[in-house]
Amino acid sequence: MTTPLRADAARNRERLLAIARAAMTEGDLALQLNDIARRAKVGVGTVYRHFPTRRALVEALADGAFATLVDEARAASRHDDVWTGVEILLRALLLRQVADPAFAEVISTGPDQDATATTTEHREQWSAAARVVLERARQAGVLRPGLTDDDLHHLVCGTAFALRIGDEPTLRIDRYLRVLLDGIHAAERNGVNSGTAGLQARRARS
Amino acid sequence: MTTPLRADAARNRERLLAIARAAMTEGDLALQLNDIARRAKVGVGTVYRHFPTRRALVEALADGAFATLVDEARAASRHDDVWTGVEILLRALLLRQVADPAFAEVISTGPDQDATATTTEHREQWSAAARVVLERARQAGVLRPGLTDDDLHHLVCGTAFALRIGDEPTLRIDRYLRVLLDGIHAAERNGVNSGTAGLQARRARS
Amino acid sequence: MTTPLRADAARNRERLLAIARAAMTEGDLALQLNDIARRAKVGVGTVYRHFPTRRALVEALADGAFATLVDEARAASRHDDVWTGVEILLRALLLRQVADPAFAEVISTGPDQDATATTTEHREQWSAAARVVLERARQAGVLRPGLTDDDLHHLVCGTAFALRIGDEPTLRIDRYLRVLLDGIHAAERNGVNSGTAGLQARRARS
Amino acid sequence: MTTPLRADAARNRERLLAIARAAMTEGDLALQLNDIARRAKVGVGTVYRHFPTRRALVEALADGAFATLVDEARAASRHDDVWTGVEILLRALLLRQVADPAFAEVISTGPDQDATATTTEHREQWSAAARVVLERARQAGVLRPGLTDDDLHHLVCGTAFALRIGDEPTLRIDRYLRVLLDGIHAAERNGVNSGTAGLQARRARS
DNA sequence: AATGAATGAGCCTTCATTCAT
DNA sequence: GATGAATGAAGGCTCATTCAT
Repeated sequence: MTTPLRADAARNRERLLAIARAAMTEGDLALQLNDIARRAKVGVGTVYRHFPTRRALVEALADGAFATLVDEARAASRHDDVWTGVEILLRALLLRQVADPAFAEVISTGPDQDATATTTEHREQWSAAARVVLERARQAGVLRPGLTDDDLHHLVCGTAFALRIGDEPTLRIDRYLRVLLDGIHAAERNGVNSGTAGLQARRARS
Repeated sequence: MTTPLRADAARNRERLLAIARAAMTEGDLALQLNDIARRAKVGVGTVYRHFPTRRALVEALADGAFATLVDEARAASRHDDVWTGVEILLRALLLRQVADPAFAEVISTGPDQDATATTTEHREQWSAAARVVLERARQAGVLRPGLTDDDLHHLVCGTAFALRIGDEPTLRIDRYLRVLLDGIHAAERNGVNSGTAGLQARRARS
Repeated sequence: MTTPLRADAARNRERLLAIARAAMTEGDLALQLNDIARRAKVGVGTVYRHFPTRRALVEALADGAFATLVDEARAASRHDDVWTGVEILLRALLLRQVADPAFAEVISTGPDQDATATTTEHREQWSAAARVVLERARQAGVLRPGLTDDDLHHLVCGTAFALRIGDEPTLRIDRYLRVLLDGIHAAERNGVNSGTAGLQARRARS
Repeated sequence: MTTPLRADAARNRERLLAIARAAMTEGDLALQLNDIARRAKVGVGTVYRHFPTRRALVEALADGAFATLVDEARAASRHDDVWTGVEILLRALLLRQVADPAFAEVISTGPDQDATATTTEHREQWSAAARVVLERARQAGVLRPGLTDDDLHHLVCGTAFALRIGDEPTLRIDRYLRVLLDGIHAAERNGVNSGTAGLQARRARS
């Protein structure tokens, strides 16, 4: 009642984020701003002030997860074991997506658009940290050759998608991740059989 | 096929399908019936007569690809080499999705809802044929244990998704498919690093 | 197979009428021509050939009832007892409406529009016969003065409406008809109290 | 009344009601929300905000008449003369319908559906007040036996219908009302001709 | 005659966004 | 800043009617 306008606004912002997060978690991926306003018992105008577009709201929702991910990526880059670093990195990217649909949406989408400054920054920090991990893996020869950073990024997003389209995603995380990690690991495969030729090249047993 | 369509009706139907396919291929995944009508220079009613819902149209678009896929799956089941059968099977599933967004939508989606008879039938035939291939592979011990038919289905859809969210999907198909196939192959992995337990164990220490 | 075209058409016509009647009786008062065509497994065109407009169909449905009504009205005009004639006349008009929604629609509606020849004729015959009955009643002084033929017509339609808007119309027919007939009977009321002044004029007991 | 409407919103609401009332009075019983919006030179959304369904609009239009009717019914129940109370009650019910087509629609329709709270309340208040009047009349023996409250309700609605389907309804009100009131009055009828049995008996002979 | 495909006006409804209060 | 009423483009869908086959 004094003049804590900032506090007021901040409280509103958190309120909106909480409600939006709840909505998304409940599976309401449309996330209509009008709807959020109504649920939050706040005028639409207020929502628009804080989040001028649906995308802005989604990015705001994803911010926390994205920040955490950056930390995890940096931690991964400091890990002693190079391959374990890769595992930590990709597992983190996967887990964040499974846990947070807003983040999944942001990360599966190109950096284009009119992204938030924060999101752009996160994206760059994440790329940088990931680059370190993956480059080390390549140097060490533990990462299957021919896969770019983007490829790995896409593959993890694909794995998250694979989890989403089935029941009980969380129960399947480890299984699917294992498949991915083994798939991208530089194989002590008997040389011949990587690349496109795979279909006819046969390994030891058939 | 069901009812012998009148010549003009058949022509219209094909016209609509062609235009709808074009729209989807251009990336217009919304595929609004009104829009299709306008593009086809046809009354809305005509579109609704042929395809009472968006879903019906998408399924009609996917029909051809789905039929082909069933054939390919059956061919896979007849292949001499068991593992090659798996490769053919999954590669086919992936290729159809990359080539046809409508099919990708149908196949990534549960069988529920009020699906077309044709679609339902295709789905069953596909499942049956795939089951044969995968079961043989399990018997032969070439398929990584613990993966259900559904898991593999989801993983291929995830791979298709991974291709979609990057540039030039077609150029990356083989690379991503290789990763997947190696990931699901029963490994003569060198002990340490297989099994689900690996990562958690390591993380605990990190 | 010879060339019984007429027979063919006639059969179709009856078929359509039967189905339309069923539809109306089931409470589908919209009576959409497309719908009738579908139910009759006949092309829309066929329906339109026989009944160029919904109204034409409704009138055709009502024809039988209307013809019967004319007979009943003529019978009423021949009845020995003048007042009984009135009762028979109005009861018939009411019963036809309760039994046949199509007829109720036709009879509650002015003669205007582009009515069928048959309907117009029926309407005239009915009016003529009713006029006889009612005029006799007026001459005999048994009909409340001040009520025109049209008034009585409207009042019966109103009674039919009163039956329609409640449950179990048929069970209430006699009750409502009794009210109407007593209301229009020339009262051996004690003179004073007919006309608008009613509200304050009181009869014997209050 | 429920929520203190913003000045402009209230103005709009009244505007819409006025225009809708005009439309109905002109005989446009369809009362399409789009149409009202256009006539009012207002966005469709505005209409939908105030009246989410056609029914809501009709009920809003009827509110005033319904409230008045409740008052009139209560006044009727307080009248010294029992029969006069009945006359006042039914006359009021009839007049409101003739004056207001929206009210006529609401009152001729069952209480089911998703009615407005206000309407539901009015309906209950009206029923209660009417019950008092009619029960007193039954006790006093001035109301024809065998007629339920609903019967009387229906009969008045029927009378309103009878007025609607002819020209110059207002000029015929008293005439028709007189018929109804005499019809439902407990008759000191001269024996022969009262009771439901009368007509059938006679018809048997005809 | 019969058919039923095509037409398209037009109703219903939602929702992102603006802006007066 | 907050509010929420207003806006209206746009999509969904139905159905009376026409007309080529």
